[in-house]
Amino acid sequence: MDRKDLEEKYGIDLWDDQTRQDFRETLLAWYDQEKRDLPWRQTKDPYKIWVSEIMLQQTQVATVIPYYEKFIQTYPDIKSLAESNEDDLLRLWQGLGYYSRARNMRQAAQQIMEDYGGHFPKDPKEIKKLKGIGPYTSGAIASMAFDQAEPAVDGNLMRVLARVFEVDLDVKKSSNRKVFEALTKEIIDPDRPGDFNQAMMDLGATISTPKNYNPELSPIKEFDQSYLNDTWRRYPVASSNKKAKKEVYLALLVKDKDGDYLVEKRPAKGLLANLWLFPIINLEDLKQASQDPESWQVKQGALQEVLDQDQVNQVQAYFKDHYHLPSQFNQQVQGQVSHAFSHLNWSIYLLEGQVDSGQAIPDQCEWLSPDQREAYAFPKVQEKIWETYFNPSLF
DNA sequence: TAGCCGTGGCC
DNA sequence: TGGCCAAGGCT
Repeated sequence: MDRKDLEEKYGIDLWDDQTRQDFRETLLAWYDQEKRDLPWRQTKDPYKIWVSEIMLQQTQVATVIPYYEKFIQTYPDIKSLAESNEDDLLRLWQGLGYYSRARNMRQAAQQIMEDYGGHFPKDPKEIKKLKGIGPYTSGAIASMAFDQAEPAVDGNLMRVLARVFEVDLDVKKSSNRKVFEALTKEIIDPDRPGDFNQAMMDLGATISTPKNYNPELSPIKEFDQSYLNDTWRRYPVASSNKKAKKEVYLALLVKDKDGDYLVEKRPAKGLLANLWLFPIINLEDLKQASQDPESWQVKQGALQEVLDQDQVNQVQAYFKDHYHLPSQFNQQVQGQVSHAFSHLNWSIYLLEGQVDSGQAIPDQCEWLSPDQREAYAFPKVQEKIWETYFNPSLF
């Protein structure tokens, strides 16, 4: 995609050389005055910039900072990350979300050790080959760590550009990103590409925000076509999100005679991969196996607080099937937990059960002593279940 | 391509 | 409360 495409196919009015120069100067002067003081802005170490960029994916700056500091202390360089233990790494990442980011980073660090002699690659095409690094992160590292004039197009940058150039493309549609990349290439400052990208992002994060945007406050308003034409309320064009699917689960809090609880390491792929969770049953699975699916009907958004003996028998049969342990579950439901993922809404009912000690358990399971919780990487939903279980008032 | 993949904050 | 949003990438 070139200038001609941008102008003819997408109706974007590009700037002449002088305007482009003026824009760079205005934007970077603002950035030099107002840029946020962030830990990863103290360095040009590609490793540290990489760590920060991965953590910042779909995650707010304030959330990232403490995780970043701890990460750099624990894994100060590529080699230490490549040699890390995945369970340790996930424990450090616990609570940050999108856990595949951590596992991909570890794999990428090993790639760098093997394929690049432990030196972070400089070529954007090589950078993008690393696991977990896409077009945005590749451009961010190339421009910030290696001063290459590469676009780093994230949500901020698309929003800013959509407003400045009145771009009528859906910024939620990933295929449109290439248009914003081409546009960025046209205006990026070749002398300060990393600062240019970060200035655009800072502008999007602090002034050209999704909500409560006031173009009067923008340092680049005189370059902003939608401000000059008073069309800024139309931009950016963004399609709406899909609704999260509702799912209902039973969480099984299975205690042995020593007071330990059964926890299970989740599969290596999919939701919360390789993290630890109490055994959970999707209510749909239980319904399908049941002679009386109606008994599991969730009425007015809630399961009954006391199960009948037949339902308990079904749970025990399911548990025997999947975990090969004879068990005794209580009829009383111990509490209810709601947890929202980006694409799922879970409603979880807590059911307590007992098994005899000393029996063999499946490979991916362990007995968890309540005082050893810090030894495992747990997702938030597990913490919520735990808290609710020990605080019955929350039901 | 579109669905999957977490969590917290905001209104 | 529910929907949107936050320095995206993988499949």
